[in-house]
Amino acid sequence: MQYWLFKTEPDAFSIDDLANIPDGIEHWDGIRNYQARNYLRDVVKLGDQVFIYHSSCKYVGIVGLAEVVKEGYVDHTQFDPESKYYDPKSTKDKPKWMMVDIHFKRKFVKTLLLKEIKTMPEISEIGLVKKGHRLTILPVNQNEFAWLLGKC
DNA sequence: GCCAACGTTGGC
DNA sequence: GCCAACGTTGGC
Repeated sequence: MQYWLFKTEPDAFSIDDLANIPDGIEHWDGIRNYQARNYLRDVVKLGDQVFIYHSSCKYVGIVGLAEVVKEGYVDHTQFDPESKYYDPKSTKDKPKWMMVDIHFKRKFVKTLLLKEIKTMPEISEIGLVKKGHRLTILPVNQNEFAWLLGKC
């Protein structure tokens, strides 16, 4: 079992959007970064727990919890010229980009703000607060996960 | 909107 | 393979 943090811009897709899907399952498409892709392809497994994180918004932080219900498979939006995630260099023989499906578990009563997370000495080494943490999919270790969940 | 910190691209 | 230019991310 592994733990992750998936970033999303709530203006585009928020925790509420995820919660409002009837079966609560959504494919996490549009990841166009090789390191994040490698995680999705090789490391993210069924049952892994995922913090949902809102970025580029008023209340930046962790907003809820989801679970991986389908492991890495081909992200179809890379072949769709109409999609903003279209990648003309990708072919169906050799798809470049992957995605996983996640299932909504719960939304936290209160957003665990980045500002607050930065003040927690217990998890000062978390990837999220390190310099240059631009990955949209970040691994979270078990201690960090348990600690943060305990704050929600 | 600004800007730091990356990641990607492409000419050589 | 190097590296400058460019594009993107994301907090503020």
